[in-house]
Amino acid sequence: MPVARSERLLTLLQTLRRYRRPVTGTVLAQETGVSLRTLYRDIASLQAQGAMIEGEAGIGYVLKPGFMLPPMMFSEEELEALVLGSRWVARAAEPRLAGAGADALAKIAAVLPADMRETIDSATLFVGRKRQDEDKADVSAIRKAIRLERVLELHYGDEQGRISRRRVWPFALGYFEHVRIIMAWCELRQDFRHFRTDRIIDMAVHETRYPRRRTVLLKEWRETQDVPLET
Amino acid sequence: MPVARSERLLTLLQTLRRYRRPVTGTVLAQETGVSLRTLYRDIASLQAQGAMIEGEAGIGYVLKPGFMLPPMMFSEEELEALVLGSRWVARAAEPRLAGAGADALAKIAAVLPADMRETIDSATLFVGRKRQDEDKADVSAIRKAIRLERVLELHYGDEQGRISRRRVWPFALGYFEHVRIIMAWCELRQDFRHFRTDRIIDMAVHETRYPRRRTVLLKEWRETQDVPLET
DNA sequence: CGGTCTGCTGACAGTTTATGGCAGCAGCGT
DNA sequence: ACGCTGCTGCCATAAACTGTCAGCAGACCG
Repeated sequence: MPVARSERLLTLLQTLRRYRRPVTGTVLAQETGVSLRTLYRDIASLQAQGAMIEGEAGIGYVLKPGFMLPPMMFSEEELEALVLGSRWVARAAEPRLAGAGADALAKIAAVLPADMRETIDSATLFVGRKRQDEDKADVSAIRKAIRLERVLELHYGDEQGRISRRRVWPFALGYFEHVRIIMAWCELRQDFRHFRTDRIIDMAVHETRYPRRRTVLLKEWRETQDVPLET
Repeated sequence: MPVARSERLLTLLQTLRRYRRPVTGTVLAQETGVSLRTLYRDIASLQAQGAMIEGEAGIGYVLKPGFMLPPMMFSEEELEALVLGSRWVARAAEPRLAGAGADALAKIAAVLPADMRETIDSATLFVGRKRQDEDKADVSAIRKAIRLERVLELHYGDEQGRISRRRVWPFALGYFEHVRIIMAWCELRQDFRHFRTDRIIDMAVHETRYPRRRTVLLKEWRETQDVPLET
């Protein structure tokens, strides 16, 4: 079985991703248990396969954030689900994530055989209406703040038009038909509050991490809901 | 570069999928330009990687419908888009496709490194409400009918509760928040009509292919719409 | 500028792996 | 029973991968 090599390449990718700083080839060679010369060849292989690895002389290697999926088998319906889902994201999510959805779809379509591409690129499946509301806030930054459990400072206008400024602890982001809603703990009210992204006037992500785990906040928030939501 | 082998395996998969009938190993060996012995080893490799290939003595090989994606690089946001999309499908689509969406998500999650899995398995992203309407019709069969351009016979109750029976040419399926809608040419009315899947009382897919291309029908239908929809 | 660290490529020998041919067994259909 | 086919083991050969050595180029520092 030729599993040794491809497995080593995946290990190399993971190792590379563990470091945030540039890593020298020598270190990578040691960690993957291979000679320096072979490591250079492995890097070249990964780059040839599309991995976004950058190497600079005198610095080392950096892997752009992302992930390489190993070869995977999808059934026809799973493929349809991925395609339909990506199409929905491309329509309903904020522009940046929508673009990512379209890109992912294009990548998948590019490797599909022609007869199977017909299944997906025609409008056999399509989702309803296009998103219309514009976000003033950077939803990507919000997602990142949630992931890193950062305090968010919001300049927010509620449904009555009252404008407030508050610090919140965001722990989840809900995608609805037309709006995206941040679930957060509000420092001002000392309670859970939700905020529509399109009503955010201005915002800032703080460097400080909020003092609780977002998964715990989510769990507690769920218990306050009448209708339980599933993951 | 060790690209020869994996490329050959992908070629083998495509070749195998071209045939609908069982194919003998000898034929596959010739088409991939490899000895019979090696072909058996290649088949074993593919099966080890999860390909659903079935071989029977005296018959040949059959590939169950599906597709194997080669190794692919996704950016962090593309991954989020795939995850969010699959999650939406798992909620909003009909049970069968929803299950496929959940399966696809699980497959992707299974190969993600732990730190990246945190990005997706928590509820950082989630979609609004769960689908509630029940379809009496088999939506999978409808999608298949569209793909194969088959005549569909519908027993349908409209919004006024009037029940009709008609033959239609389905060419697209729209996924909206709560309902799925079939776009079709109605033989009875000699015009385009749309049908909510949850109002279908009974249906049958005919063996006969309808006389026009579904892409053409879709194009013509688009021109009749006030608000143009994109692909 | 020179020195050092690093990425990168070429060449070559040793090792590993893949391949092809051969033989044999088992299951399916006639 | 017979032919066809999938499947596995064995082994010699062919292909590849790997490590060592060498050299060149770019980045950073003093």
